[in-house]
Amino acid sequence: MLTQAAEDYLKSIYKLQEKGSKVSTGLLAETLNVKPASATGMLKKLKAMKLVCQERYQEITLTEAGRAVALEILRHHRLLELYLFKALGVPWENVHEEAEKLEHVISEDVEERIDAVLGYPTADPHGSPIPDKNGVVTQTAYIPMTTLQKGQTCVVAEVSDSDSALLQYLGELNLYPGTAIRVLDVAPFEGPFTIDIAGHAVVIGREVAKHIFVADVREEK
Amino acid sequence: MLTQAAEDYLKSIYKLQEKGSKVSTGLLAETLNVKPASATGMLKKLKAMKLVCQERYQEITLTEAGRAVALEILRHHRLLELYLFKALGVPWENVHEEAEKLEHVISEDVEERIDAVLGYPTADPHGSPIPDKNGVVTQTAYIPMTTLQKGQTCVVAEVSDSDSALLQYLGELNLYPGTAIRVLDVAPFEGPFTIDIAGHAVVIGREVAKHIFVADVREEK
DNA sequence: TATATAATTTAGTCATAGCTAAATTAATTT
DNA sequence: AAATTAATTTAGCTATGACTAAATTATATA
Repeated sequence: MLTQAAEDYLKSIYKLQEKGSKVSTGLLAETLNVKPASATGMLKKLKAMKLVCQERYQEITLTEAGRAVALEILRHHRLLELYLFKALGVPWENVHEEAEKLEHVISEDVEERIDAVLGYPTADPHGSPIPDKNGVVTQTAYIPMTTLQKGQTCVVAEVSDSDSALLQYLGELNLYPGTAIRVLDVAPFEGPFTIDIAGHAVVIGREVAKHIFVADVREEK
Repeated sequence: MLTQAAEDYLKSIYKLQEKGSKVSTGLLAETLNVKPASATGMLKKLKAMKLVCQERYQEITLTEAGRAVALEILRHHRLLELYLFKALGVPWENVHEEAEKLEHVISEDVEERIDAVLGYPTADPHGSPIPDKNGVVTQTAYIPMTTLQKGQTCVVAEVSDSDSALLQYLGELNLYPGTAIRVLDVAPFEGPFTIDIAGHAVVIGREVAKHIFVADVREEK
């Protein structure tokens, strides 16, 4: 069995390389709130276990086995997030932190029961895809909200889950994945968006909009 | 914050002394599947934290603070057992092991939500009392099944949760807390019990009966 | 009372996973 | 090409919580 720390390293490597980052020792250390020297130590162990590949001073990549572990943990994490949100009503800005602890101790049996109770979902509360039991992730390329034009309608598909204060704000606006919105106005010179959410006009700053991704974009009929 | 190991020691001390055992280093070590020397080491730390009292070579007791921690962990454990059983359908012979891992990572917020979903229950799936939020446990003295006489009816109140194979067997017989039974016969010379469970006659050995406790005993009308 | 046995404690070791400080390698400037 | 800066690695330290082996204390027996 892998340690919790090892699982966290693998998950972070996966998430960083999925985000398109060149995964370096320093970046990984920063992500995990650990000193680079500590990351070097763990990477050495993960390389010995054939879960990670890295040429001295070069980019870090996962082996097939490492990727499988990362996806399993990610599946635990996202299923737990959704379960906490839907079954227990935990505010979505808190589910990440809770799932972070639970993902390492949940059994496969309990996970399957959670999956079944939720009806075999494909996305977590932030819209991130949940890998299936075989480690297959269906990535969908959503559209950044920042590219929307006045008069377009769309549906919130995914929001970045890194900032819990931002999530709380979006939650208050009901900007959960699945919510339909309409762009009432886009202010010039990189200005804010005025959007309609269920009949209410709300002004969203560009910094916030950058963290929102949408789908089903169409011109207002 | 206490470590997981420290929490396990406190919980075990509480459970042993509740069972009426004189809690010694050796007994505690045996309970925790640890060598006596390791227990001595942890007890030293717990004494330094004023959670445990022990005169050299003497009996181990909990301080008020230590008892509070033990009861909080026990509350986590039993609420989780019941939740896994009722909300996720985990077989009751497995809930102990699952809860053993979860009890150390569950937040107070999630615990409260679980408590509410379950309707503020007072007993876990085996009938053991769940301490309340303030650490108050309502102990009920149930009657050992071994004292029952032919012709008596009663309701299963609690079963010992130490043996998962036994629990599985009792589950197959539907001998969960709350199940009404009637004693059809008690064989002489410390012999087995023949009981009626929902219309079916079942023979229960004395060794099994020792692990079952009942309430509402009355003579068959 | 002296001794054998059992229980407990002490002392020292190991693995995990973090840390700091120093050394090394790579990438940029000058 | 040499020197500076940045990134990475090595070396050695710390804490936790297990372990074994030896020493100590308590209890039971002869």
